[in-house]
Amino acid sequence: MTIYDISEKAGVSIATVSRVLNGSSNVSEKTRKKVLDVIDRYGYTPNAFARGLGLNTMKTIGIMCADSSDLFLAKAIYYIEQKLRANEYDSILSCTGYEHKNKAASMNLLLNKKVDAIIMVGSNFIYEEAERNKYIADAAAQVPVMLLNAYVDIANVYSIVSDDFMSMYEATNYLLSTGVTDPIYFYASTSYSGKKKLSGFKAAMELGNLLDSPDRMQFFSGSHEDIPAMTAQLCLLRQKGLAFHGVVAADDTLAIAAVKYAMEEGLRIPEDLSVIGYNNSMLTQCCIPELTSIDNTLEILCEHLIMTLMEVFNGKEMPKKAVFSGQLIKRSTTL
Amino acid sequence: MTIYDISEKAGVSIATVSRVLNGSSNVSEKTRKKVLDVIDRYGYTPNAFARGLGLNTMKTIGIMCADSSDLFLAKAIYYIEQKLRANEYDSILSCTGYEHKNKAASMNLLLNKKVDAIIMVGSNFIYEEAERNKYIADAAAQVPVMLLNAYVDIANVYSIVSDDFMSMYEATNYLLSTGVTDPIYFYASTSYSGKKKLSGFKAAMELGNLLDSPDRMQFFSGSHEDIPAMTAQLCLLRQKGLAFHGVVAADDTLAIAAVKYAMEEGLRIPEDLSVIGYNNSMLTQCCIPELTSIDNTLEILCEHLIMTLMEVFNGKEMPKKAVFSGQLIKRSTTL
DNA sequence: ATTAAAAATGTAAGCGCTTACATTTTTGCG
DNA sequence: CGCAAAAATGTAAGCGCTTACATTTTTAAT
Repeated sequence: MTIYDISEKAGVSIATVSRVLNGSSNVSEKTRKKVLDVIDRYGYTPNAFARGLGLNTMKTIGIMCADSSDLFLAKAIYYIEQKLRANEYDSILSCTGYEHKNKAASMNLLLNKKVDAIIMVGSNFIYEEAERNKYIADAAAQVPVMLLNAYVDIANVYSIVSDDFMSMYEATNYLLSTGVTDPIYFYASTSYSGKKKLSGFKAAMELGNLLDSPDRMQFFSGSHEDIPAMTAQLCLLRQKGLAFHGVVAADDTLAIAAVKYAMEEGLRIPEDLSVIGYNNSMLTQCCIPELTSIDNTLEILCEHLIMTLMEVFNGKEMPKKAVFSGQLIKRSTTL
Repeated sequence: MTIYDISEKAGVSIATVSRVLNGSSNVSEKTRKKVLDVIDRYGYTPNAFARGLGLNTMKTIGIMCADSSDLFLAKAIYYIEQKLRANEYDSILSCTGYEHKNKAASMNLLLNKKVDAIIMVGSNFIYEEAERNKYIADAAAQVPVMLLNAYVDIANVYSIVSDDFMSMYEATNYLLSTGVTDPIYFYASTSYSGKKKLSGFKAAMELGNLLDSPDRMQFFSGSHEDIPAMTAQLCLLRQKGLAFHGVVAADDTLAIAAVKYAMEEGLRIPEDLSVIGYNNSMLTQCCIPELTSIDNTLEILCEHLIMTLMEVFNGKEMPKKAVFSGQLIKRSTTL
């Protein structure tokens, strides 16, 4: 059933059918109804390819992320998909993995599908060395590129970020204010937002002259889901003689590992060990006591991201970067 | 840069260009190279819409799921996306939510985008009443429909399921074999696989004549992530006087709630309370002791699903239903 | 009633590709 | 070398839609 069939049955031209399909105002009420009736009776749906070919868009957005099953990224994707759909856009998903190799290739696949924009979820798409970010610039030359929780200064790329530096700074300060003087920072990512968080921690510690040992910044290099290994690393740290009564974690998963560490070592939380997580995920509810964490208002970020994108589509000039502050959710792993 | 530009610069016809692009064998090595060189130099990528219009496919699969941020569904989507990409297909994601309303509409949106198949992830797309599943039959009339962890007998729909009945039956039997005689079953979904699991539990209990009270089947009706509410429900159950020394949970999240319940009530695990979860997610690592759970070999299911789909595309006759058995992963919440 | 402007409708030319079919070139064998 | 078959290449007709432009119809002011 094509537009020709409909036009014939309705006794009008294909242009007229196309017009009622696209809600053009230049159609008399009478013919509009006539066409709609025919469509109704015979059940026509436009051919998306032909339409795409004519309009040069299929209202589809490419979403890139490292791992769609990561707790945080999955939530982000969920929100983004919702908001896109509300704006009548579909989303093509592409998971690139954490390895730094096939990002450009992934992006090209999306671009070849003629997506109208690309949304990069998470901060591990940005390289230190500017020239390696060329693939982003190349994409941005074709369609708007949106970054969630990452920033890079390239034309036609827009960033929506949470203020990770400030969040971590405040979280650390809060921990210090409860009397902890020797916390460690536990992190697993050195991406854009990873760096911001780390700086936040450092800034707070340096303020109090508390940063005595580089060991206080504990980097975990294992799998993002390997909680036992994370716990083991903390146990080892203690065995090596580093004393700490607080853990500031860059992710709730790492924080849960800290809670387990405490349980294994027989430490009371928060009396003997305070723990602060990040992302305020469901993991905060998984332990006793429940986890203090930082909520980065992800849904708001996503909402703003999509809103910005729609405005860009409308040709409106939009800020290249929007920063949203997070919120410390105090629960029971801190005093 | 279109195929015309390339053909002109290479001094051949557009048909020839198209042929080298599609790897047709009817091209001499010399001209193939010539065309490839030009493409290389000028950087041409085919227009996906025009291609789609000609071939009537864009190698895109629609994925439907209730909530892409659910731990289990997110993993499934991740695997599916991976395997699809390995087969040079892209995936369009559509999250429908758990409400039973706009599934058909969602499906039509995907169909209108001319996806080559639809994959429904999770079992809450199947209705009891056969006539409500008409929207699936309608879709299946157009493209193959794949169901992950659900089954319905409709032409052109293929099911890949884990043997939830047997898994739960064995899990329950195992629990009983450790000496627990009064477990409760804790569940939150009455979908296809939800029912299977419940039957598995019941079967094992009835075998031992242990199913004394309907209260032993505890349905949780709150949000899928509201662990505190789950915990509260168990506490309440105990206050109401129902004794239980084991919890068989239909999902790791519910199992975590049971672990928290034990901690709050001061019960030792597994001595005073045994807990078995389901899905073997990362949550099993989040508590101490670590959670005994059922692994439903999700990656294998997904692999098989995509394999089946590809065979269907190739016109091969495939079984309408493939069942994979799960595996009880014994950890420390059971004796 | 006349007529210019506005509204509705129709015509046809793309959009960039694939592919059946036609034509030309190459191959290999008598 | 001649010729038929095979291989390579070209021509052109779609695929189903949008839309600029042309044409017809309606509206409304004189």
